[in-house]
Amino acid sequence: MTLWSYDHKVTQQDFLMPKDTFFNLPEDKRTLICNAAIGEFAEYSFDQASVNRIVAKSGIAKGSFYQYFENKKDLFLYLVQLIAEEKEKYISPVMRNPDQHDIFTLLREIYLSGIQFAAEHPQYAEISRKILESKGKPIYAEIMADNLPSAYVFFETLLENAIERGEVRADIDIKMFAYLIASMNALVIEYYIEYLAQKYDGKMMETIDKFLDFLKNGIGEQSGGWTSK
Amino acid sequence: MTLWSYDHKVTQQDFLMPKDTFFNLPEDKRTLICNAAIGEFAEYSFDQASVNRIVAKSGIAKGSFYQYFENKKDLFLYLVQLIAEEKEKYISPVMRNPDQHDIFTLLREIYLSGIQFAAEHPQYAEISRKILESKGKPIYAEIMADNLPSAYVFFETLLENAIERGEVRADIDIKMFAYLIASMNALVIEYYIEYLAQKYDGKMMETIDKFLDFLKNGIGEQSGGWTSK
DNA sequence: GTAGAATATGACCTTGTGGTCATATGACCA
DNA sequence: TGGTCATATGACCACAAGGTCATATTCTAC
Repeated sequence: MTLWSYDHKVTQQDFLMPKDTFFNLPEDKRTLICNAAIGEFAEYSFDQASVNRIVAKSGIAKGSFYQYFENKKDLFLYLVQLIAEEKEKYISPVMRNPDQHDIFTLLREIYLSGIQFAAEHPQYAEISRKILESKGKPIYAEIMADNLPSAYVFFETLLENAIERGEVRADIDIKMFAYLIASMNALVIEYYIEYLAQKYDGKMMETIDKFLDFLKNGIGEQSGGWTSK
Repeated sequence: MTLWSYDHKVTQQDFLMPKDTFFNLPEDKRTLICNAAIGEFAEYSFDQASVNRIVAKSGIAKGSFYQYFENKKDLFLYLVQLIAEEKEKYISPVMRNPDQHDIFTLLREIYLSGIQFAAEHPQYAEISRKILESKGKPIYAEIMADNLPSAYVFFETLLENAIERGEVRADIDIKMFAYLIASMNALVIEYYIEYLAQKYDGKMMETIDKFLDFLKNGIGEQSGGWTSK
């Protein structure tokens, strides 16, 4: 399981981890630090997040911070791992048997779990979003090294299987739509969070179903009548 | 005309502008500075772009920089204005008479001009992209103040008119699809630039038409047969 | 009680930032 | 030649960043 794809790979122990000192801490102090850090990284990108602010919010000395973590990146990668583990819990039973359902059912579950996760953990979702948006920066590659394979490949496979089964038109550009569907996942979540509600409610299902209906049928009035060019 | 929407409003003189000293400069020196700055802002976000690097790349003294511009923001807003003016040139005749064409033709022109602009001015496009991705930061609001109305409202109007004419299903959520279409514009451009080519060629049209076909008809095998829920 | 290890601390270091300013340069005019 | 004014310059400033380290404190075991 990774942050953005939906396979079942078990996360391996990462190379960089908080020091023992951190795990020896009483739990409330550990969560205090984690919460301060989550708040910081939800508000600022990795580069712009400030260790000074984190220690100030945590009420610990700066020296202590570096007794717990090797550096800022160490803390960040640890949090990313925590978030990935939390997101794991949102994967529905349907997604665990992807071969037994059609692609629209699967996509529905994926989008659903994505929105639900974002609604219940807005800060986690915001951090995930900021990571995706940091494509090109060094930290992005480092995170993706721990979170492969990419979501794109996952969606490509999904589309290939769906075409074989006759659920999806065979003339689409698989690579392009894998890219679009993966990106639109983030888009729909953003839209939901920004414009509709902060919590998981009935409207959420409506939003997803509207979107899936669009994915399948488009927005054209006369389906099938219009062709490009 | 603004950076992301397609109305015909004429850009007003901005409050913050380079000083006279800058415009008194010989043209080659001015473009030298602009090119250095464009390169910097294409590589780094506004916050992370460095005046030190810009002056180093320009070969001018730091003091000189502040003889030309009030501050970093002054330079940046000036460049944004230049970019918007350049993008203006890509608006096709079709877009200048939006009432005489159906929505898919209009969208085709919009996406086309977007990709064409990005292909021919990758650095400008990258700067535009970075701006859109800086939602929430102070500089974003400042830019949008000069570039209203937002693209969302523009697409909402486009959809409303299309529904009235029977080109688009009347049961869609206009706000949601305005948001999606606006965002997907950026997505398609990103996909094209990242995976297909750097320059404007035949493949480009193909990409756009594939996407528009999807917009109208969806990716479902049997159009109209499947409904959500 | 005391030795010794683990942890807590904040002053301090280097580096880079946006921005300033006194001074130097050079062009134009009397 | 001397005076004036726009421009050019880089040393300098205050600040914040990530990170270090000698020292102080607390905990554990004998």
